[in-house]
Amino acid sequence: MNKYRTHNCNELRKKNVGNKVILSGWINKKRDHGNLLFIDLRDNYGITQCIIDKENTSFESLEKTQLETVIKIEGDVIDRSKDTVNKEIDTGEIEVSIKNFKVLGTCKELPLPVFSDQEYSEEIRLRYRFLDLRRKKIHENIILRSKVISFIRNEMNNLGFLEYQTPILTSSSPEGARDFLVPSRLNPGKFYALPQAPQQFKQLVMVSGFDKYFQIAPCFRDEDARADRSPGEFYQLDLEMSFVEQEDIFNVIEALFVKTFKKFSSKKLVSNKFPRISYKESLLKYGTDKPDLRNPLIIHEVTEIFSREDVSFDIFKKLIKSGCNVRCIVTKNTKDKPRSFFDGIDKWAKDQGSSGMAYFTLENEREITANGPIGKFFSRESLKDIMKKTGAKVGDSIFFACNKKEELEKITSLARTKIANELKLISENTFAFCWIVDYPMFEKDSLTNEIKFSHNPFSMPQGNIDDLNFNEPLDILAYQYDIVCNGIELSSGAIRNHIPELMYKLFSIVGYQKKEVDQKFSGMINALSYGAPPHGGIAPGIDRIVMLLANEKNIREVTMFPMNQNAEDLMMNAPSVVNEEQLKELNLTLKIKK
RNA sequence: GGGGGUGUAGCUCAGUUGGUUAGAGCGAUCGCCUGUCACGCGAUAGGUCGAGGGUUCGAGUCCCUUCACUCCCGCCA
Repeated sequence: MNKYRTHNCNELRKKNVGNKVILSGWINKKRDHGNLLFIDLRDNYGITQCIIDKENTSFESLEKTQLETVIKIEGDVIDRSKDTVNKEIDTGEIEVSIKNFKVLGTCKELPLPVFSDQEYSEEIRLRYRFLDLRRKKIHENIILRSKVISFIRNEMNNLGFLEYQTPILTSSSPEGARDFLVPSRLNPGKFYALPQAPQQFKQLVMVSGFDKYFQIAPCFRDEDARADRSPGEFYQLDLEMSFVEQEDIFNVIEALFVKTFKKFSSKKLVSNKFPRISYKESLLKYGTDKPDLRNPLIIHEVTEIFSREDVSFDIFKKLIKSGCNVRCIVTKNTKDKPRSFFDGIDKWAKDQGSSGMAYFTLENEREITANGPIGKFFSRESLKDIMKKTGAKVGDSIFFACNKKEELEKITSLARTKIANELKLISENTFAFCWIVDYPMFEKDSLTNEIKFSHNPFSMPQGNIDDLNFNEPLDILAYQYDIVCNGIELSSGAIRNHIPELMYKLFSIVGYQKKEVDQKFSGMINALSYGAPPHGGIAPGIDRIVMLLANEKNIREVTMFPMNQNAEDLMMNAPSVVNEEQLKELNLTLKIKK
């Protein structure tokens, strides 16, 4: 028999009454009645109430034992009278009468209470992460994460994928995020880089003929953090398949996600088949390439209307002449909303740094009219035109914004969210997935005006390769796609370009000579020259999937030992200075700016 | 690199227009209490008001600088 426990703290039930048991765990809570002491003993599995009274010789020392001390108790399982049953816990029908106890691990005065619903500063949580992790909510989140990952592994196996490890110490890549570098002792002056993703390796796995690869892969990027983005490191469900088209990848992910999200959340999926939305359409209708489809509001392009002669809204007319567009958002049945609602949106838009949002409400007083600050500028005919273009009906209101395209997308996207929140149009109890497809291969850098890859340079361009018009690179679309859920980008993916000649061609458009491509991507290009299968894949972020399932807004809530915003581990004191010896061995000298 | 928020007891927070000795709950320590499950009651200890500088007769409160944490922009092919 194990000397620490016969049962865990969530195991004992009515049928165990009369058993002699041994339990070990943390003192979660004490309720001291002077001559009678209740102890909630907690372990990973749950809580068991233990009880001891003054008659027992251990009483006094147990009474003085700190919360969060680890103890072992021996005792008898006893029945609870009906009026003392605790329905909140699984073991609530019984309790353990303590015969004797032993301290297994003492506990100093706590820097933060473990048994409490209070919120604490991030600093103290991260410094004492091992205490923070004992708390119920985050403890359960971490267990959920584990279960989700093992479920995904299992499903991937079922779908015919095999898991392969790829190197952690690899070479620095010229494109993309900043690399974390690791100095090489054996090769003075040279550095390894930690992989930003196993992108090139998984393609090499395909070239090696393994057909279906996946990995729960750690990825390292030296970029600044956000609430939904860990600094430094995160995990992807990295996968790649040979001899596939875009739809084959979609089918795998849809099958996997539908199963996973149904299993681990009670929220409803809007549909099992995720809608495909082109990048262009998404920017127009939602102002972003990660639309929250729970939000029913849609953005309409209405520049034309403001150019009509019977519309006299001169401010917009002037802006349009200088290259601006007008887009609008229709809100259903808002004619009775107070003036403060409309002005609030306008003021909010101005606070966002835009020129605000003009609005009116459509009413029918013998004929169609537009009520609101800019209503008077519109003829009856122009209003009918607007209604036709936007689907707006009498009783609806319309918010207009006018700006240069990029600014316009930004503000209408934010406004779409803002207005929907104000009108409570977003259902918290659903997952709305979608695919964003048909990303452009290239884009123009807004600062330098140079052509650059808009996403992954290794993506396959769409269309017949022989017919591609390389003179109009901005028109070339790629088999490049994102999957988005509730406005959160879970992943990008692509069908890869496995044809070296085509790759040289595409790189030449952004100004790379063949030689440079050979140099910078030697491993890839070389491999693709020896019989590469058509292949493609995707890499959904594990942390964000778990965030959605756990209903958390911050990635630290689903990460066991996260770093803070400055990419420091306050508990382990990383990063830290190293001694001269270590530096010397690595042929490094430090030059630190003061 | 830039912008916003926060910083007062071990923890969570209050602190009025700048005005006497900076408070509460939880926790800690001590005492009382045999059916609690956020047990109850009483007492005690615990403070560089993040730090530095300034204005003022007087600063937790106003100003400047700085640090820490956090959210956002940039960045994240």
